[in-house]
Amino acid sequence: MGRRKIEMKVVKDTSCRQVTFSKRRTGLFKKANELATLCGAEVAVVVFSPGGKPFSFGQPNVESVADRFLKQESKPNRDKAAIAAAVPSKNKKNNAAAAAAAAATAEKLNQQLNEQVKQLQDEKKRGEALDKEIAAGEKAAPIDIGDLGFEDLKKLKRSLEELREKGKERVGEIEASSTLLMLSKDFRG
Amino acid sequence: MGRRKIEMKVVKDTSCRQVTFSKRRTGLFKKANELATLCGAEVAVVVFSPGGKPFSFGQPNVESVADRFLKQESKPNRDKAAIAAAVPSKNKKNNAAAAAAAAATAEKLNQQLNEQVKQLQDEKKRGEALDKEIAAGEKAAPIDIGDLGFEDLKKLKRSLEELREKGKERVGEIEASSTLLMLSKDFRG
DNA sequence: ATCTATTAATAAAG
DNA sequence: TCTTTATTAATAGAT
Repeated sequence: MGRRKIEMKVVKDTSCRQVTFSKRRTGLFKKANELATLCGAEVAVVVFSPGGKPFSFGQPNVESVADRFLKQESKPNRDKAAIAAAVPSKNKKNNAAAAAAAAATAEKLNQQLNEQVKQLQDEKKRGEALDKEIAAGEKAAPIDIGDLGFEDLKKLKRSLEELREKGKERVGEIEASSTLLMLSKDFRG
Repeated sequence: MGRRKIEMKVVKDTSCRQVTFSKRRTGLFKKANELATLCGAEVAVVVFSPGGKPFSFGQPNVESVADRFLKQESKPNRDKAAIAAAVPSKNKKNNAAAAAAAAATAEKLNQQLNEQVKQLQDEKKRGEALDKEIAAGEKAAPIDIGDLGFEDLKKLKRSLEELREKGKERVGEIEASSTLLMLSKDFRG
């Protein structure tokens, strides 16, 4: 959205890159503020410039939002354990109370399964995006260290780090799906 | 930037607000990604919807950026110091031993990089294979447990377990690639 | 830092 | 929720 369309890759010229960083950081924080204002959402944005200088925006503040997010990261395993404990095994004699609990759990499981299926349906798109990044990585990948610039290495490194994270998320989702399905099998089976 | 200019205050209508939240969250993450890509910046964005659901974007990932910010770390300086210590500087008088060691290390790194590049070139194919399996999983994925037969569940469970294993392998490879590239970055940087 | 030609985001509607 | 479209908003390049 300027005089020209620009390629989505690292801006080579240092001066231009700094100008772009400054403009876009401002724009990003403005967008974050608008999202928080219009929707009553909590938002935290942290940016480190290429030079390593920190910038942040937070509504109501970075720390509270970051803490809330970081804390709930360990929650999924707890959920899995809770579900495993709640679902009656085929080998147990179920009394009336257990049956009631099972019915309630089935409903929860169903809802969660629906969510998991949605996430799975997003996998293909995400996978395609991943492939594009991989293709980009291949293109940038040098065979000889001697031919490699520092920027090239940083770029490749960043794309691999991103791949790693995406891959982890992906495995996490698949594991969650498997777990839920195994549980549902126990419940019905 | 729509059919009308909107006031910058909380959108009253719940339905509209949710739509706005969804669109602008997407836009915010896109902007964050562009900033990271164009400028080589590290970026983390965390958003909690009005309903309390968490969404996040991170380059390279939310946790590292958040931790770095919360600790006010200065990673680049640390890296530079470590690199400066490890790599023979032009300004230093390099003795023969140091030069030989550097050459040997360069050769090892070069070999490793070559292997990693090969593996990367295999990623795309493997990704496509995974996507196909995921697509198959989507097709088989049930929405309502009540509508599912036991055989269907077993089948789905098997395909998900298979996916999980494949996914784990993939993450392992990606992690190995990242590690080696980080090493190569340190060596040259 | 300011300007403006263009592109990009998105509000409203379907 | 997805798509389309009219409009506003962001910004790339220039000054």
